[in-house]
Amino acid sequence: MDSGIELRHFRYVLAVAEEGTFTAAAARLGMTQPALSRAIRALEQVMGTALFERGHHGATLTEAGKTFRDDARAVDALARKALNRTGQRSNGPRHLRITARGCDVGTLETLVASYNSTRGDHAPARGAIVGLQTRVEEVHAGEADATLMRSPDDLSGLDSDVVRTDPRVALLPNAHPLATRRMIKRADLVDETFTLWSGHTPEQIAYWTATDLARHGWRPGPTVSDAAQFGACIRLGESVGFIAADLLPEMVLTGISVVPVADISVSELRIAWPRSATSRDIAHFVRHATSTAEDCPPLSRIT
Amino acid sequence: MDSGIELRHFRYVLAVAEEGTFTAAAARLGMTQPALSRAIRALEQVMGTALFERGHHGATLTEAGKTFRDDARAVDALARKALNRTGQRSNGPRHLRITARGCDVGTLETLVASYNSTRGDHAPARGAIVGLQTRVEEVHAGEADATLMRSPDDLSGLDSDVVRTDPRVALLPNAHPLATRRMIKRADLVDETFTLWSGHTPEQIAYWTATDLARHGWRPGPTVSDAAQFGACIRLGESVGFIAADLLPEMVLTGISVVPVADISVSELRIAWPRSATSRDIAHFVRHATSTAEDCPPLSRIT
DNA sequence: AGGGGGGCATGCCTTCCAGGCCTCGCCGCT
DNA sequence: AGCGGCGAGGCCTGGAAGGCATGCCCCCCT
Repeated sequence: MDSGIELRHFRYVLAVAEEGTFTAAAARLGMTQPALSRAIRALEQVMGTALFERGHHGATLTEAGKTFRDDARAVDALARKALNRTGQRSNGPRHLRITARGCDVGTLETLVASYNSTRGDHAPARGAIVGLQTRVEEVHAGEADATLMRSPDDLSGLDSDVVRTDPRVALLPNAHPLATRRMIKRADLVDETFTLWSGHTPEQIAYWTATDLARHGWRPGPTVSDAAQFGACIRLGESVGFIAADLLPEMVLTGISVVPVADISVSELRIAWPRSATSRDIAHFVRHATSTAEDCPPLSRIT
Repeated sequence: MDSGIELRHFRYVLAVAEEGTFTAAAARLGMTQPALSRAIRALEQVMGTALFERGHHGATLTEAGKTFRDDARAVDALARKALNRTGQRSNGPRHLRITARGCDVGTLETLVASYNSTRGDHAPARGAIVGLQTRVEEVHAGEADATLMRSPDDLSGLDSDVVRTDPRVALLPNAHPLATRRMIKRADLVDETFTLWSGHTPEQIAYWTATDLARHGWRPGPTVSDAAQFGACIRLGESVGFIAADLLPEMVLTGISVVPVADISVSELRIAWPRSATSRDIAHFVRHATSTAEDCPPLSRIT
């Protein structure tokens, strides 16, 4: 008797029973509340019995629901056992390979850790940090499932969502005339040399500032890919750098002044994944990222 | 860890294990062999282990497969128990409501019985004969899930498939001049009166014969809906009747001669169901009907 | 007392995947 | 050598599952 009921439904009941509300259960399951509601309704329909008493402060099991929950637990456990016993070799829990570039390590770590610690029946799929200097090409090549990156990187062929936005600040040698200003404007910088953060191009500077600094004599300096080098170049080269504020805590700022730029675009931290990605796991991770990252440590937030 | 594996997969493995071949298992499951093959492949993929050894004479379980089969049995049994224990009230096994009109009872019974006896994990859905004088309207009204009918009934709004074809024969009183012929032609009947079988109209006679007998003086007689009456009218009224050969065994043929008609269209026994029907159960029943009905008792087949 | 927020249900729309069909390749049997 | 049974692969479609937006209800909170 194929009633259309699948393992899924058993797990759904367990989640709702344990969470106490459909909404919370849905979140834990990595799905939306309406979808979950309907699935359980369908199950109840087939069984001809209500399993939950819906109140306005959540759902509680009916008598029938309680016995079903116990059965469901057994079914679920048994099914998992069956799958693991035979098959644990060759593919343990799959990993979502998360990479990053130009993102503070704190955010990344917190994000992955909170994802993994989610008591989630999703998370098939523990997140694993597999790189911090990832280039977009690696995502295309399938070496990573998702990557965190700062705005103007090449997103062609990728889908992406904004995880968080951080102010972009200017770094200046302490000796610089502007270093003591509490706030500067782009126009103040037209005569400067810039040290470019790894991966940044003159075009990106133009993009950020939404103006063509070069017209006014702007010229690029060296390009570095390391926070310490970045600081050193600025200090020694008497040049100016832009950086997203969240990266500041990871830098050595000796001899460097941080000055907010009033009219520069903010830096978007984006999570990107292959447009062809079919897996729902990635969608879950993205959702988690976008919905929780605001709570992640932006550390010294500059307003 | 939601691996995408569902109860379905467990049942599939059981079916293949028990049947010994994918093809047979697929039939039992009410699905096609390629679909089953793929489902099991996917399962093996997830588990990282082959469950079956594919030979050219079927599939046998590997060692891993054997332990998995045992687990699968347990999971399946437990799941069924969980669904039944709580929910057996209110909706026992649903019934496919099968009706018929102008079809010999033997065929119908055999069909439904063989469907029900199919050791099938489909058959959610035992067939039940709920009527033998069904009008198409009842199907439209949702009072029946499928119906067996003879060709020229109104099929608008229904999907249908041919279950079987039977020769259409002429019934004549023994005293009729043509009664001793071994075979007649439509043209021989242009001067006769016809007794119409229930539901038949003069237009249908024309349809069957693909000619306009009325032009030649043909005229309809009484219309009856009962096999015994049909026979009586023919005997007493000195008229002629057409009927599908499979119905002969259900008639009292005393005083009546059965004569094949060389150039009349055959009678198609069709199974019809609402075009909007969404259920796969109906599809299964239809498939079963069309694939096995040839083996059902056409009883006295006239060639 | 009224407004806001948390919680479930409903309607509509999109997506994606299970399954259907057809075909092929392979083998073994006659 | 031909044929028939069986499994696999390609392609396509329908339907189910899920997402999103919204509605309703009740409780709480100020």
